[in-house]
Amino acid sequence: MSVLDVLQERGYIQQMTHEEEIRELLEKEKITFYIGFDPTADSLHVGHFLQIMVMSHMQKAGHRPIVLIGGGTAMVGDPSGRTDMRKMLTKEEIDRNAEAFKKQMQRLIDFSNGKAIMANNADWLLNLNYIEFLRDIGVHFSVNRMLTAECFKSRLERGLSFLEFNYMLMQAYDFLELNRRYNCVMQMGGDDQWSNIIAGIELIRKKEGKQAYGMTFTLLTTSEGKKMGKTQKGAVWLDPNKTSPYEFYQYWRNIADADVEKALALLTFLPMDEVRRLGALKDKEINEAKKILAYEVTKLIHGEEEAIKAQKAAEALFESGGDLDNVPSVTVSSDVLGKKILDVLFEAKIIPSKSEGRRLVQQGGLYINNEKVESIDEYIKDDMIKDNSILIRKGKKEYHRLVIKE
RNA sequence: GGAGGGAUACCCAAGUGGCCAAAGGGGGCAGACUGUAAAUCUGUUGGCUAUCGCCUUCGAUGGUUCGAAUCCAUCUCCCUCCA
Repeated sequence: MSVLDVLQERGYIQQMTHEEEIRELLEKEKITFYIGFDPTADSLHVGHFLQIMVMSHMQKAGHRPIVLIGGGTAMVGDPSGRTDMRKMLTKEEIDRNAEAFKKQMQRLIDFSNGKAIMANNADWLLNLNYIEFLRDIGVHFSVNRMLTAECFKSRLERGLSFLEFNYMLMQAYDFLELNRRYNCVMQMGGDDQWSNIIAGIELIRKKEGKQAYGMTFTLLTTSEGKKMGKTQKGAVWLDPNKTSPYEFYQYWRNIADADVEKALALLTFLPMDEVRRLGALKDKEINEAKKILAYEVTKLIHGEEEAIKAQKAAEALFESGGDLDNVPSVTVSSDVLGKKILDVLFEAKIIPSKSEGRRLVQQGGLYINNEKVESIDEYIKDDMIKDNSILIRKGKKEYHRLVIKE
């Protein structure tokens, strides 16, 4: 079974430029391909995870991934946001973010001995000469054609700055540059990148007279059409300091029934037979599939040890077995005894304000050691402390363990 | 450069001198139901105190007024049309 079959079967692929040629190419040769990443945050999130999985599948089949960091493009900034202009990043920030990306990717991508390459388009974009660029690259682009591209159509109604319009040229140029430097012949990306990918392929054909290929992935969306990996609190991050392994595990544990199979196929390496079996489980049974999903995905991102911890914590809290040691905890000072519960929770940042805490209690949503807190005036009492800690439950499934400092 | 329109809470959006901490919807949170799911229903949704109440918030600054999201002036940003 070729990589392409694997990618297709698991549902990664949205569209390809030349299906038959790509199939042949991937089977006969070891190619170099690239995926671009914007270094605008200091961590990757679940949306990127899908792309990393694809790179991993490809690398396992012997192909060479290039992770292209958009350091040059990020330095231009992107004013497309309505209110807040995306802030322009300094070189130091970009480098730091790129380094963080690499660290997170290393669990799934092997960068040793040139098996994968990390490149930064700042290396060639920043020193471009405007006139030369217009003459060398600009001539090959027809504005008429660009305007018919799907990605610009909607923007024509909402407004499109010249700067944004140029992203297509820059991205096409990236592909050309990577083709020249590393013989990179394929670009992959989210489906929103389709037009830009095509532009790069055309540019390579015109400049180098060579054929290049493109492939886009399905957007990682839920059955409700929302982006998977987005919560009300923001993105689900791969960085354990931004989204703890426990929270990460819980995100997948709580996924909608309809999304289980898709997530298993795209975000784990479980064999497809197993994926289909798990996805077909009904009613309560599907919880088993969710546990496996949560465990597997957490393992891929945070390692086996963290995945086991997260799972144990979940069991302790929701299935009343095992110990509570692995439940995420907050350390509080030893003088909490006799203080108002709400004050303590506020200081521990478990509730954002005391008004919200009062509301929570009044609505019957706050529990200490699984006993409902009845009054907003309750104090921390001796018998609430067990094993030097207090178990707080906020709502149905948000748990915190207050560990008292010795 | 000229003409016009706009900026309201997490988002959309009403409000055009006191009854406005600000309608409605979405989202969020909590409760019921459940399977740590979905759907549904109910409550809630600036902060501080919880008892009356107090404080901060309607792009920014200043002004008019007993009283301003609402009126006036200046400024900033966004959009549309014309050049």
